[in-house]
Amino acid sequence: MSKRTIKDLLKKPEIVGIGNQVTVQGWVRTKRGNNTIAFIALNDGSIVHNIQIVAELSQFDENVIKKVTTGASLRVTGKLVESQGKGQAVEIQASEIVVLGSADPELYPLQKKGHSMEYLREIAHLRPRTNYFGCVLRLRHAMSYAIHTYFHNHGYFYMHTPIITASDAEGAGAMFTVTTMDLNNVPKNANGEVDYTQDFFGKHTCLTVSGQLEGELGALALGKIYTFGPTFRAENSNTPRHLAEFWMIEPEVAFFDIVDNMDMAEDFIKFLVRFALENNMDDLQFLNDMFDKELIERLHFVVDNKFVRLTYTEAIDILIKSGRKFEYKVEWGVDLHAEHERYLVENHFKKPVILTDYPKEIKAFYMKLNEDGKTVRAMDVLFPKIGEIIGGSERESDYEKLLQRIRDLHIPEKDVWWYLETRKFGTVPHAGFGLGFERLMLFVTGMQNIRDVIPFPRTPQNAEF
RNA sequence: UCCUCCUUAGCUCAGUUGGUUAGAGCACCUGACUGUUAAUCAGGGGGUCCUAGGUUCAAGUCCUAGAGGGGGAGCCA
Repeated sequence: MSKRTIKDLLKKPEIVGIGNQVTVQGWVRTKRGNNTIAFIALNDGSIVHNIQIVAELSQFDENVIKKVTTGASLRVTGKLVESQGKGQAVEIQASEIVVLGSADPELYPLQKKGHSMEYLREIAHLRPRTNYFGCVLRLRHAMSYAIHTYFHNHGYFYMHTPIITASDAEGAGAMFTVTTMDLNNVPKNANGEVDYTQDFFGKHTCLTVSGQLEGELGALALGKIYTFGPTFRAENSNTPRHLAEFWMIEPEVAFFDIVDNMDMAEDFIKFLVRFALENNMDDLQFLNDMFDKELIERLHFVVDNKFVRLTYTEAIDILIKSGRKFEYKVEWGVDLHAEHERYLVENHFKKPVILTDYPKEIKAFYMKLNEDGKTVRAMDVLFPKIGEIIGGSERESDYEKLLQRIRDLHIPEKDVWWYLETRKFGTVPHAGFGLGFERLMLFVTGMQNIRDVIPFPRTPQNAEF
């Protein structure tokens, strides 16, 4: 008697063989039938599809069948047979059904009909049992695996950068303080300020907003590294594209310039999307059929087409010449707003766009200054609907120029002395970028809201489950 | 944080210019049906109309405040 996943039975029935006994375990999605026969759709999470369990009611205790309701967990043993009905190739002719756990149909929050995304978020503890979220979780796994696979195959090393950090040098955003101090009785110094010398680390510490600066330290030793870990932003952002806790992938490569960086970013994203198309077609097909009729087409489009590359200056030119009335005025020097990026990606080019060489004033201190003295070698990868999916740059590798930028921006040198030393000792050109994992998931799943592609979303005023 | 929309049965939603007992589909319960495909058919139960005030003879409906949620914007990945 072999226990098998439903995926094995549906995809490789020859493993068991038609006519042979098999045991499956899972959760009931629906039960239909009449007073002589019942059809139970059983799902075990191994695949989006259910296996049909056929039960001749004369062979079963009425009280057992009565407990077979949507949400109940079962162990079913029976014969794997070719289905007499349409809609599935094989099914199980049940000889034994054990209800492992019942689910009171009056109380079970999930029904066989569709629910709204908003409602499912409120029951995130049961949301993994829905078809759609099963697809999301399987795809999250597939993309995580693909990320490690891509980097491993290209000679990168996975580096673990700290979650708790004392530096906010990047200025990437508001941070969450990490402390063990008694908040009802915070120690103060002579100036009346919080005395962090009495805190656990003896200084003010926060959750990381980026592993990049530490990642650079690794790249300037191992050549190619990447990080893939949780990242935290304390901004009061309430949008379908932001989370307070998310996962970020940050490759960093020595001897890479901005063009190498763009080539790698494009190749990397295309690899990931291709991986999903090749390994998770059942999940993608379900999401395509139920939520987003153009999903698969869009994924193919990204894999098959070169990303458009242009400079910030060229983009500004296109925006001005478009004659469009934008809410935010377009002129050289301003940061591009969502409406501008959307115009470029969705209206003008109609494909992913990589923008480079932004004015130094609107970008971070560590980006390499161009010869013009006005722009830096930044690159943003812009995707339809999602906007910025990747942000990166070639880094400033010249000690004097970097020091000057640090002083211009009034960044305390005592906080970044270690970062500066990488440019003092054996500096090399290098580049890297950050990819928001959940933004990638938005693109790959076609979901509309970032809260629907992470198991337990953390957003302002919400840390349930 | 700003703008805007929404909140009515377990779920999704309708509810007209304010008017008698607030509806539908699905779910649930009962029954019918020998292979169903979100099964079908018949019947039944199920409501703090988000909360608190207010206007009115009369409020699900109008006004004020609050709570929760969606969308857009900003910040960014």
